Amino acid sequence: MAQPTMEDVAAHAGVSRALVSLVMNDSPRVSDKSRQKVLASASELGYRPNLWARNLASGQTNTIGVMLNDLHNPYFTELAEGVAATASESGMQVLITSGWQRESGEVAAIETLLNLRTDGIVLGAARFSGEVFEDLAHQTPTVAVSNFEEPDSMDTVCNDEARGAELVVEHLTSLGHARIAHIDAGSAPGAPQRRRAFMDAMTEKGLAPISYEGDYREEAGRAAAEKLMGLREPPTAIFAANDLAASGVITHLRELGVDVPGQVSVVGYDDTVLAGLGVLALTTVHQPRQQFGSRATELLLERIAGRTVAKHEFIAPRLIVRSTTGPVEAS
Amino acid sequence: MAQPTMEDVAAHAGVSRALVSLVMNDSPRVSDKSRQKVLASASELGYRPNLWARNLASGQTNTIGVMLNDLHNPYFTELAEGVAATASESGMQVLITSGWQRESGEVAAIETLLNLRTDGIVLGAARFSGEVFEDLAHQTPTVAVSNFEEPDSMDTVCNDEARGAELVVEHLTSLGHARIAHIDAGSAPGAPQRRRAFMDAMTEKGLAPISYEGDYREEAGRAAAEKLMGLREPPTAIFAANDLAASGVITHLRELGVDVPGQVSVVGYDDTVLAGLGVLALTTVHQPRQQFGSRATELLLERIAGRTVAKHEFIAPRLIVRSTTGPVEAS
DNA sequence: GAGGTCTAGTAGAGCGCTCTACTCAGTGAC
DNA sequence: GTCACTGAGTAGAGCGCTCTACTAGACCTC
Repeated sequence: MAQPTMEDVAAHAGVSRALVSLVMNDSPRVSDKSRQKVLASASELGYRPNLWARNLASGQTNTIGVMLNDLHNPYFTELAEGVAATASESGMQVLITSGWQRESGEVAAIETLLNLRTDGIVLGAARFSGEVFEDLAHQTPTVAVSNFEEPDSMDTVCNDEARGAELVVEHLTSLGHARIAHIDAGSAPGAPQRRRAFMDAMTEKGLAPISYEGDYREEAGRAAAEKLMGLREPPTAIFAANDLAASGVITHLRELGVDVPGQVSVVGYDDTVLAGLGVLALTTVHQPRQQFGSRATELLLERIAGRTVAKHEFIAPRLIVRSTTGPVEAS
Repeated sequence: MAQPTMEDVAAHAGVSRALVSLVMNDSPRVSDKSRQKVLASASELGYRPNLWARNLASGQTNTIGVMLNDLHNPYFTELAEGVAATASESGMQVLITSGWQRESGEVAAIETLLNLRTDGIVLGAARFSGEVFEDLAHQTPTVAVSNFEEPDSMDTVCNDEARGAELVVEHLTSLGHARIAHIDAGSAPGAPQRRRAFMDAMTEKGLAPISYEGDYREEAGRAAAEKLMGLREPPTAIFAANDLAASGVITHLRELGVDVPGQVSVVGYDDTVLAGLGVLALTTVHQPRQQFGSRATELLLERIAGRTVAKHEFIAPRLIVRSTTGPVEAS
């Protein structure tokens, strides 16, 4: 089924191809009569503009590309939603590609976006090395949502990890907790910053921080809880690396018959769907993921408009108190 | 930064543009010497092919579009993963758009894909009416992953809802349960089929089915559990509309002090991340979502290759037994 | 009524590629 | 030596659009 072209529409309406183009682009230089005539012909023939031709001819795509590390992770998809919302306000299209958690996939996904000549790229926490990255940023306007160092060549938007950890420590100490343990996620994205902030916040309160290395998975929370509860003086509160790890902690505590939050308080991080679930009702740190996406897009639009100096922004998280934290046990 | 074109590469390598094109497309008609020379020039200039121009000229895009109703829902993203995997095996690109849960968004997303002239479209359970749909399918090869009726104009891949409900009933009756309640999701996608299959399976076993209308949210599970447990003869097993509703059921049962699975068994549907969580450990029906995506893509490739007769396939689900089901209480 | 301005529309080059049809050596058969 | 054939490369039209530069006529102005 050969699709009708602008030429066909023009012939059918008895006008020039250029006029059809003007109509399609909502130019004010067309009389109402011609406009109606052209639109009628277009819909009669079932014409739809060919974006490939349009973008080739105009040299601009009005499209921004989003590269997401992992589509499974709601973090990324909410981010994409923020991008889409802000982009569509400016009349931009959004095209999403994903690396499907493989580094080669990410590189391929980025290549595709570059070959498509999208006006700019939003990176959702990519995992490949800084070099590939820098290289990318020199080729097209780029904004990364992640906790990288702060490269000159691209903008970054990220969670204010320090503030998040502070909120947790403030909340727990105000409930009387002093022996607070943090399960960190080693060198995973965001984890080092979070640990450091936790350490600092604790020290500032005159408390001795307990830190235990884990990762972002449920199993890690379980294992850490086992270790921590085996200590001579087990913590009265556990601040997990993320919600998933927190759920592992809670599972283990329940198995041990330890009451949460009666005997031990637990805090997560991220505020994913899990946290809100009735069975968990987890106190956690909410990251405004959509806002990350929309702010990143605003920065990207600025870049596209010509800004060249890099900006690095932090967005403040919020503590969501649910039912896994409570006053320290009177004993 | 004006990007180099094929022309530039040709000039730099001292050959014709056509030869560069042949090299870029891995044609065997090029001598090794020329190939090396061209590739060297290309990488030196940082050349990258312009997809818009290429696709315009070649008249084919080697791209398949995926329209997902909702990027938040892991169901859809896993589906997309299946599509991506199968597509890349055939050297096809995948472009994802989403309707962000709004019908207008879906229409816009589909328009974009059509304007991009993707070779075909995979629909992830779109919500708009059959008409828009049929229309779409007449314009480009289309495969839908969902529980629609079975239109002539497009292929469909869907979960074998009947089999899923059967598996649940078999599992529960084999544990001795007879008073089994199903919380259905009204007229939501898949729900009517699931209810009917449940009814049939129960009747076939000579049991009286209990059905209660709810929806796919946690709150609905909670409310339904409250009602069901208030019956003169409460069920000994509850088959929820999905995992989320099942989690609501379990939350309420725990609040009531009802032991799961000691007193009441609970089964979910979907096998989302939730189900595998330690705090829930839900027995549920696994839908092979990735397989949906890859099978849909295979069908789409067949369509693109010229098949015109519609195919409608069902994919069998699997029961995953975890810790929320057990033998009926001896009483 | 000559000259200027505005409006509505057109002609046609060109965006960066692909692809068909062609050329031009070199090779081998007879 | 002629002819057919092959392998390597080129010329140039064309994909469906945009956009600049132009034109033709309507309308003013003095």
